[in-house]
Amino acid sequence: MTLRAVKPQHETRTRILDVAEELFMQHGFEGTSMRLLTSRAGVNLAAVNYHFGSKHALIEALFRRRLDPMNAARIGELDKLETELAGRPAAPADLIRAFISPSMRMVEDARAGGRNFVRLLGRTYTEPAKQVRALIGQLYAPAMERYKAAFERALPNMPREELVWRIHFMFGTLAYTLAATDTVQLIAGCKPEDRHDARLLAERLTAFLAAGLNAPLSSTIKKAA
Amino acid sequence: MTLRAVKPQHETRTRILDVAEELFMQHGFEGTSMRLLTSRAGVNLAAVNYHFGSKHALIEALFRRRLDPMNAARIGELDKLETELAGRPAAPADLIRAFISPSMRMVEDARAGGRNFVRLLGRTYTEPAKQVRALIGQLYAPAMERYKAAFERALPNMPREELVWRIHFMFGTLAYTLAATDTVQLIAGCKPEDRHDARLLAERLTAFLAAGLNAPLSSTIKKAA
DNA sequence: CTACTATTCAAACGTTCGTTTGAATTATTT
DNA sequence: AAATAATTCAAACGAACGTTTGAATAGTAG
Repeated sequence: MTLRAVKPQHETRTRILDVAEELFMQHGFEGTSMRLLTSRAGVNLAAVNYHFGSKHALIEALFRRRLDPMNAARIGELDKLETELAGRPAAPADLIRAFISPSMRMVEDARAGGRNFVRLLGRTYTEPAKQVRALIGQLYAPAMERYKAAFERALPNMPREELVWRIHFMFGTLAYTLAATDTVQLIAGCKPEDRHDARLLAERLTAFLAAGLNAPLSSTIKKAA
Repeated sequence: MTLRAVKPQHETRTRILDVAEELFMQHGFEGTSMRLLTSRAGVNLAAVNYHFGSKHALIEALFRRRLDPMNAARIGELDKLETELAGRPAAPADLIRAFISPSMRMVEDARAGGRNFVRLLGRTYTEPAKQVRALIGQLYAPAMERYKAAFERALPNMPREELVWRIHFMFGTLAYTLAATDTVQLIAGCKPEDRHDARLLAERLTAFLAAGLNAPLSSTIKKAA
């Protein structure tokens, strides 16, 4: 029985998507050629255009494949939390944990190429190409709305504008942390086993972000409000 | 007197660098062609290779032009602060302010193209191309070392490893905030005048980051230490 | 003015890009 | 087994890429 014999129906699509995640993460969208991509995936050069239509459509399919379930999981975590609380307001730290846990689960799943995608996603937040950023924003919107409302209920005394900024800071830290886990080495050599312990990283992040969210308002900001 | 008559000696170099900052920020390094760049700058296609040698050398010159003085200013702010304190430990918030103030001054300086560079810099932290990341890391290293030591003195009771991570989070938030100030609109429509008030943004950031740095250690992390 | 250097210019270099094509092959259906 | 649809393949397409070239121009020094 050859490898080919057990090849599932749409393995070509899947192989392209998996390799694309890895290469786009390593070299960026424009830095990854179709020739490199298809040869790494072991498929014909024309396969991407046949199965997806174009390079940009491949990028779109790549994000949809992971982001749709990831954001559904985020909303699911929030539903679970709110059911448990039965009307009581959530603690900010619990909201943060609920939000980042799907990412962390994806990072931990070494079998699938989830880690590649999570790092790619972090990079794409600051992607220059507007089409890609717009797609991400659109795919994120439903989960974003739910969490924004939840944070507003959790922190009822914080001025709305300040809260918006703090949520923005929070997403920034999350995106950067996932995208650039290797950059931490620039600050200090740190044990690689720690770097890859997603649960410990999630705890560090949650502690940092929850404190930031709850920070006292500076006098300058109070005056501006 | 034509415009050309008052053209300084090396205006071509400067014009190329200024336009490159803007276009690289908008379209990325690979997404910006030499033909677009030189035509926008009003110089000949061959000018970049004549004055800089290659596209990559232009990128390097671009970062050196801004990063060297910016990091010198960062170290200067730290020197000033430590002189004032005369041996007493600094407050984390003051260290944060000292670190981000040169960025903010650059953002506020609308005359020069500093804002373009600051946003480009934020993007480049997560730039796939390793050569560029390595250059940034190298140019940052001296200021980074000084600030890391200062934070260690300011927070003597925090485990080193936890502190390294929190500094990492801090740089992430800073980079993302500078790179993606428009992304905050995805969370909530916010007044553009606010978005561009660098001083208010700096205060918001400082409050958020100082609280995050000082966050209590979670029980999970204490056990790991 | 002359000789020399520095810069600008239009044109072309070879390479690589994303995409298309039409035939060959494989899979599915009748 | 024949017919039809789906997929793969090698080859080529035109366009755009970064870079190079050698002549033309501008600026400077003797």
